[in-house]
Amino acid sequence: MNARLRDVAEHAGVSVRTVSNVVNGFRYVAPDTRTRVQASIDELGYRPNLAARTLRHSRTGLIALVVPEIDSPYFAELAARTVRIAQHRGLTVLIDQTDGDFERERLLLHGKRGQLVDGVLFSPWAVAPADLAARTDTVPLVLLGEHDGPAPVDHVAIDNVAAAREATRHLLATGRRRIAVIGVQPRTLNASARQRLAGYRQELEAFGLAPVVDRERPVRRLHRSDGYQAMLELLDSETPDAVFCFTDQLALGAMRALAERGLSVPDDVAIVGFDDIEDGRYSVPALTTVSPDKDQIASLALDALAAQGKPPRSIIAPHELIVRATT
Amino acid sequence: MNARLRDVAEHAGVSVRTVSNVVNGFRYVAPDTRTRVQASIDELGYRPNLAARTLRHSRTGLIALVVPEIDSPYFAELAARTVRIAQHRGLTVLIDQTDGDFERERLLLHGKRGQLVDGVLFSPWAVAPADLAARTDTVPLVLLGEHDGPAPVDHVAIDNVAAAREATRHLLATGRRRIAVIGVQPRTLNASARQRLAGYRQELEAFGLAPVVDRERPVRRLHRSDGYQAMLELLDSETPDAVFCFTDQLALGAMRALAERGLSVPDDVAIVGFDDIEDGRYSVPALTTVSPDKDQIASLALDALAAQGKPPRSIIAPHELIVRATT
DNA sequence: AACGTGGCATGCCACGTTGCAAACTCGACG
DNA sequence: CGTCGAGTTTGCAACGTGGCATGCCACGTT
Repeated sequence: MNARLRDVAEHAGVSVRTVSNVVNGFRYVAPDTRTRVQASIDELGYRPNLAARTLRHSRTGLIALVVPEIDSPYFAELAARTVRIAQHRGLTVLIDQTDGDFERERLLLHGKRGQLVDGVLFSPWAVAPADLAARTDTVPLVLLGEHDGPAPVDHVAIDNVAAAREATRHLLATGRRRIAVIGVQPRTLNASARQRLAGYRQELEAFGLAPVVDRERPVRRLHRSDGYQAMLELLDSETPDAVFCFTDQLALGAMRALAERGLSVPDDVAIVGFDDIEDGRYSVPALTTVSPDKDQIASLALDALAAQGKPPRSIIAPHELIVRATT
Repeated sequence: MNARLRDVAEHAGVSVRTVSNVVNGFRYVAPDTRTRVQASIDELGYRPNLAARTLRHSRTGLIALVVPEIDSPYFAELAARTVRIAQHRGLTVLIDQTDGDFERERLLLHGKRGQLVDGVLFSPWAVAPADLAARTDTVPLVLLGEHDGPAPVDHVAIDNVAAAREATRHLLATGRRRIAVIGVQPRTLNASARQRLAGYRQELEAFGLAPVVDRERPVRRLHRSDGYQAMLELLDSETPDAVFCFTDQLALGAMRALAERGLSVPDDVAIVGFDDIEDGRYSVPALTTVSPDKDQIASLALDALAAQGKPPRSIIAPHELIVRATT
């Protein structure tokens, strides 16, 4: 067992309270008392017991980051930034991975984490606004990423419709006309995908083009393999001259399919991705993509957690289209 | 404030202890008492206070995973597996990110986490065995990855020397003779890099080739940009016919440099990486690599944490060479 | 009628910490 | 010389939980 305040107190010949005062830097402690107590602390290797502190303060300094999969590059990069910024603010991040499983998401929403965390940053995959509204847990919650419908919680996201329009506009501006998309979600649940699709359609229509159903390819998940598969299917019907992929991972998978079929990017087919993950910067050719400001997202989300109690807000983080070599 | 055992007790008209018995599934609780208490629990939305439980049991169910950067794909994939396996075992993982900073690593080793975690999985970058030996903290610790010198802690790693020899042997077997490496660490600290270099040299010598100093390229970190840079430098002196990169990220950076210089992989230059990250499976061409069994690493490390108290062991996880299209 | 037994419920306490308020010391001031 | 107050130290209680031991009751046995 580790040394407790009491052990230190006995060792230094003072009261428990005085040791506590030293540990917490209380002002009115005589210099030599402080020195003596500190010596005992060092000698006994005393470390404050965080459980006891937490019990006293009902505050843990922990926040949970809930994501479908931490090894998906977008979430990994977001997690890295969240952890870093949280560290600066004296918070520690605990990772919960749902694998996109509805039941696991629901459990976490409804307080599986108990009093363990001071707040939850939640990147939903399967749960719907209705599930959020039914929440009884009182731990502050901030949603990461798009969601629609009126959910009574803060959420931080970029403007997906605008971003998708910019991506599509860029493809149109470079002369492409047969523009496909990869990343439509079969279930209507994923709001980000829906908004990106909406933006794409809006921009096509604004340009005077009618959407072609066959060019809007669904995927099950957002992995490279899904993009690869969808691209192959797309090529089987008609070869588009551009593909707007709803994530960079899908785009990288699609590019591999194109390479295997001997098609050149961007000469035969232009590609735009979404997320600006590190891999896209080093792919050959380098990927044009919509870049959400991940530092801002993490930072704004932590702000929102800290500011809870106020009426829920929708917070828009900045994004930008980064043109590289695939368009 | 959330409901406490006492609130539930009052609401149900029983003692606090009885509620506790219900919550913990104690045998001797009358069925209708149990029902009544459960109803009160549901109505009040009672959740056990983990801090209090922890204080009582001196066990948190948390373990820390300490890595240089969580968004480096290898660590992201390792973290994903660790989190998943830990969940199965009733543990929650908390991520600490050191950015490879010596001071941050030292702090974590010496108990910054206090009594918050039941164990630490530590993937060191900057700290040396001596720092480990000087550790006073009593929280169980398991090192992930190579380290040499006698450190009095468990560690889990693959056989880096053997793996590097296999990679080199494979390149030799495909007829390559001017084999360079990228990933040597300028400081002698990183043991993995040192062992991979040793394996490479051993295999060359066993084949009757003398190592060429100029072909052993150092890097500062293990990012794509480092591999890119190192490859460019390598091309400025002499074009090797193969490069063994100490991580897949370095390899992907190197491949980008080769593409820019108009060199073909694998025709002009063969590439072998190390880590088997997802990106390498979808790069064009797909990357030949040494694949450490990450599930085994995570699983063995958690076993080792659970089994602490016994004399420290070196645990070897399996690996295999996966031949794809870059060789 | 006394006794034993098994089922069930409860009170007390400790886990390690800190807030609160009181108590004590000592020099300065009227 | 008494009083005041700043500086310093302390004891007590409480945060929410669960281990322990004990108490109580109904029922069956001797």
